[in-house]
Amino acid sequence: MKPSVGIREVAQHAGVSNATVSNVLNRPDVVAPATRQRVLAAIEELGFVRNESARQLRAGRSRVLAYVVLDAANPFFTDVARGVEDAAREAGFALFLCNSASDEGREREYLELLQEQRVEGILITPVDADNARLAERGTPVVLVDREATDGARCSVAVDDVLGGELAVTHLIENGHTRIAMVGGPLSIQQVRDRREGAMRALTNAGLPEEALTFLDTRGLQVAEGRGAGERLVGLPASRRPTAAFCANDLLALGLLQSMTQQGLRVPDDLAVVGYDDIEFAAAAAVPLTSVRQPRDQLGRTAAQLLLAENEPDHEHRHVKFQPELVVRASTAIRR
Amino acid sequence: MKPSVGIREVAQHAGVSNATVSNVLNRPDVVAPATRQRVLAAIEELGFVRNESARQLRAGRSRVLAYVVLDAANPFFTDVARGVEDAAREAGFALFLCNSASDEGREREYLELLQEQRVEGILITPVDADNARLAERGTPVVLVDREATDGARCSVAVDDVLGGELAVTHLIENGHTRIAMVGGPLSIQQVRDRREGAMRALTNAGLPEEALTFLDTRGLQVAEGRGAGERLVGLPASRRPTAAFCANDLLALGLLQSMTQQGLRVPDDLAVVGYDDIEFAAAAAVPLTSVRQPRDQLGRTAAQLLLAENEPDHEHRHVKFQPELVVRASTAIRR
DNA sequence: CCTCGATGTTGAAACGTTTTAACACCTGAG
DNA sequence: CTCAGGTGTTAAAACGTTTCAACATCGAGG
Repeated sequence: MKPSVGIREVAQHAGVSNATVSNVLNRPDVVAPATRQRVLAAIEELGFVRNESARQLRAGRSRVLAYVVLDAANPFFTDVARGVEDAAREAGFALFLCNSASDEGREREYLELLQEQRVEGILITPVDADNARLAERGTPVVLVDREATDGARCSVAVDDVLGGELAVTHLIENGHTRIAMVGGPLSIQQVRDRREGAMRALTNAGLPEEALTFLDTRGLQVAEGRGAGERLVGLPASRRPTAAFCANDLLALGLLQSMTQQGLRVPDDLAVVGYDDIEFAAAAAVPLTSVRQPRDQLGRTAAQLLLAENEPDHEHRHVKFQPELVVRASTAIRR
Repeated sequence: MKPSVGIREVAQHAGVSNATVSNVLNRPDVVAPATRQRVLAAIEELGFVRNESARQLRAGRSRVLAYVVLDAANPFFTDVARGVEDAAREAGFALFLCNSASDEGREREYLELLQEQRVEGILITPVDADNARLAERGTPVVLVDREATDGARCSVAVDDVLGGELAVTHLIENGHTRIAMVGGPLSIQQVRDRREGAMRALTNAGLPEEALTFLDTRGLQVAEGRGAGERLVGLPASRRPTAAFCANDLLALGLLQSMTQQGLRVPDDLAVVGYDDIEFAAAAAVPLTSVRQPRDQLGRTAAQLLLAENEPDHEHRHVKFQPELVVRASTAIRR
């Protein structure tokens, strides 16, 4: 079935040595044009495909980066991935995407596999920050959308505390004094930070901590947002918040959907702020106010930091971007 | 920096031969419990990570599948990918996602790379059907969401002609006689098939071909949908369609957005049908009528076909699923 | 005519695993 | 006491590349 045509067969077929074939593949300029043509013809004719395992084994380096993503179904991450890929391609690397789907186990397995594959570097938005440490046996790792707490790796993040503050400050300015924050689980750093920002906004405005009701979710998907919506509506009217800050646009979209289904109006009955400003936020039933992150740039710089990692005297850097509030109909001023 | 700890060092450290270490790694049951413990301890202590390149080179097989996706930013594909991954994991394989981003060149590069990596199999939703043929030098390939025209590979598809027919028949039943179809480029098989289905619906209803205006787009992204919306509104009122069938939910969402911006109402001024029924379709400004495909199952069966590929007497199969129309507000009956 | 440098080509030694066949050892049956 | 059979372990040969030092060949400069 597979005659397994290797560099040897090509060499023989072209009447040269394997070394020459290898040279044609890797340093074409060093071999005489005539022989080069002959070798290329042989390659073509035999349908030779270089065995990357062997190459990598000998050469020691690979040509791929990997990005282990928290949730491939979240457009935010695919946008970041796009940035990563663009930067990677410019440097001659390919990108493999792995989806941990917020599962610690999967995440660990992928990290293990990628190290075994000896990929040139790993980008990761971790479920479990400790997992990322696993990879410290040689493969460079850069944290994406999360700040590295120790100085052991680079990271590219966005100021999530500030983001939360922006969102909730906006709601307070619009006159809301009972605000819900939807998100979870709290084991996710982003959720914690954004909540902290929300708290800070309250403090700044002189509101008590109780002004914020935290609605815990099991994840950051649309379905969880819908669930939160139902719980929210179930609250006694006197205690029910008039605005909600969601840790995520997916949650916000779910919440929105649930509101409409239950006959409540956004923003009149409930103002909603999302986070990430994914493309669908603007196309939602009620266009969503959201905290925008520089997704593309996040990805690009992450890739660049990763590629700089094996420069001689590399120092781990922590880049932090600023988020920005994009106001839309879902928080139009209350009448 | 990298002391490059290999199986040799582990063996030495544990006082056994490399063969035994290899056995611990691959056939733990064959080695005596005492030595196994010793070896495992050594592995742990030295932080040994198996070199997959070497393993693969010698063992001949890898443990990963790859899915080359047309557009990682389209939730439809990430949902399919989810199905693929679930099936792959059950069989003990990991999945690498590659994004061709509708670019023939990228697609070709990824296919080349994946073959060089000797992945166990490739799933692909191709930009260019010919590219998929490239991989015919040994690596099994399964087409996803596209029917293989020749008998050379397996494929898993959904009946796109039927889907188009369902959508447009629904519009006709709602009283529309001037219908736009938004999509492109026509080099994409899906777009052609869905248009053909639309045509068939016209014929079935005894409408002339001119009842369908084809609005060509350069891609299947939200932005293209917005562009089409502007062109649509630019048409003279007498010729302007009263309904639009989009090749894609992303296009439909873009179209929707553009309508709202330009002060037209959906479905009153323009009814809209999308395709794929992605999660965001239901959460859109006007909940979107859409043609649903069994995304998850599509992915699962594709992976299963791929894994069956190296069974002794394998025959290429072509599985075809049926789409289903989901009616929502964007095509509510006209008054 | 000899030497030198430049230009192409090559033989052979890696790279770090898996795998096969052989080997050592032990136990229990004869 | 021997032998068959089982149980663990191992030496050594792959796997298909890249790379390095060495080797031809040739034209030019002395």
